[in-house]
Amino acid sequence: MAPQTRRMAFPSVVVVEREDADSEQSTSDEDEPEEEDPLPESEPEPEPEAEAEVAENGNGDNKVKQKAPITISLKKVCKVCKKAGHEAGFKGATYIDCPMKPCFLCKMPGHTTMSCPHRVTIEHGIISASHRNASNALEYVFERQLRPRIPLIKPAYVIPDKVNCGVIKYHSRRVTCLEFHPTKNNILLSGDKKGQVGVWDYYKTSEKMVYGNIHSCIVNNMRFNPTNDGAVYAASSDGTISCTDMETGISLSLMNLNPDGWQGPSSWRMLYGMDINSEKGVVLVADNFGFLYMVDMRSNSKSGEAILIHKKGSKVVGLHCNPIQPELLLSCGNDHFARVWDMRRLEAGSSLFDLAHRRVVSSAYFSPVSGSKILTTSQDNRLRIWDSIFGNMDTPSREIVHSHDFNRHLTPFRAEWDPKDPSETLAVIGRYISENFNGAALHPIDFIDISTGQLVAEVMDPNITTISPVNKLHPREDVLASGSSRSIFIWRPKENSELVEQKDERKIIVCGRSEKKQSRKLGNESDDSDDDMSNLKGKNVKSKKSVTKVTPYSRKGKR
DNA sequence: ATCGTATGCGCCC
DNA sequence: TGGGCGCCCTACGA
Repeated sequence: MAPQTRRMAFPSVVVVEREDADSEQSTSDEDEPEEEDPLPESEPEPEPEAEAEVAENGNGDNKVKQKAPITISLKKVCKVCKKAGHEAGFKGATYIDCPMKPCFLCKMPGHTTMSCPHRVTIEHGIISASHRNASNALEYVFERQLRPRIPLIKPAYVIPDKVNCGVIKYHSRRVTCLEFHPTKNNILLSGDKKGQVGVWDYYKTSEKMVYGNIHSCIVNNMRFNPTNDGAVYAASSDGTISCTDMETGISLSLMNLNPDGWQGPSSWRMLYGMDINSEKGVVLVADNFGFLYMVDMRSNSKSGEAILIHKKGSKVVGLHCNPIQPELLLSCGNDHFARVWDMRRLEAGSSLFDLAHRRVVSSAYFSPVSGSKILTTSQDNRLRIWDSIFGNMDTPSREIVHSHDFNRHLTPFRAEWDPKDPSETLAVIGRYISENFNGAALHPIDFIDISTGQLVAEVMDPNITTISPVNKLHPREDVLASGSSRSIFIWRPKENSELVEQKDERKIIVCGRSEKKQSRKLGNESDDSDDDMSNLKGKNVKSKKSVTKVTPYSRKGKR
């Protein structure tokens, strides 16, 4: 009854069409006339080769003026491979791959994303490839049978059916990391590519603060001091690690790897991975040359010498301390490995396990409760789960194909555990490839059950057309924070929620039109507080407007 | 060749 | 017009 009417209030909420080919026609009418090209599709190019070459210059009109006026076919070359006969790019809200390239999703040649088995089978780019790495089927079955029956004891994780989304627009460069306050529920920290750090109370804007001078470039990781949540540490590509007192705002630089300043790119050291080992009272950081550093939290000084933990000269992008066994450290980096270390025996080459990947490993995290599983995100478009139960970490216990490619303009994607899920099966990660959602190209945020490989929910908002590579689930509440381009989105369950869509046990959670009062609650409730931020550009925190228009992805076709 | 790295710029409000 | 925006690029060097 009520749910039904509610549902009708947002008519765009529909199950995404399977036949993407069909969507071309349906979207092309509302899309801009990119197909204005007078040349019919069926008509073959008169001189494809010769014309194609001219076309590359962009101003082929001048070049061909002395030739016979056969210039009409110039556009019909693929922008990726420059060959005629097909065109890569958006057709409406659907991206057509260049067939000459490997599949953009699974990276295998011979097909495109559209026909990729990893997309077709379960849809939307997710499939479990669980037995892929077992050497034979028997081993796979064996492994499956031995593995604890997690589903039986699994308390269902809670994924709301309907969410509201608030937006914080402050950062002038892309958001690179997010961190929830460990005890204060509404406090979120954000770091960006410029080195700015924002502290937000996303319920009321009266408590917000921006630190613009802690770091001079990318903030790669932030972490609260577990024994003193008034202090937050940040690692930056400026080569420093900072400790900021949340009360006073005073920031210390605990370490500077570039004391002599810029001496060229080959010597400039950057800090990426960072975590805190509270047992030992040290901050662990790692740089872009493969080294690990430790800073004593009491003396705020470097403790010991740098240790080579990954291939020399390669970037170490992630560090994580085991939540249960403080002597266990996990690292990952650009040498295609994630490595498990014993803190008591930390020296080059002494890793306990080396988890091999096919590409750069963007993140590696121990599971949040037991610490017995490892979730890695690799730039080969696969999530991997490594289960230490077998004591054999040669191969992952599961691989999940998922679109989270590297792109130079995007913060690397990192799959994150749900810290609230005691079954340790739920992970969240943004998706790179877009979904044609009623004519809009949207990039959902995926919730994946890593025990089955199933996509259990995908969150999106018709108004958010940007990619959300940075995602963090709240440690206690049903809140998801996403960093998407220069914006931060806060997703919260909508009260009195009803099921929006369900298909194959998967929820498509669409952030519908926010109720006005709700969006106010998030942003502008206390506009009076804006005065302390008046020196910053415009309105720093604003509520998400309830925009009814679903903006189609039309830019590409416009002239 | 492949792969990692770093940065820009066309489009559009 | 110009500045903000956002990326299925892409050139370069090892």
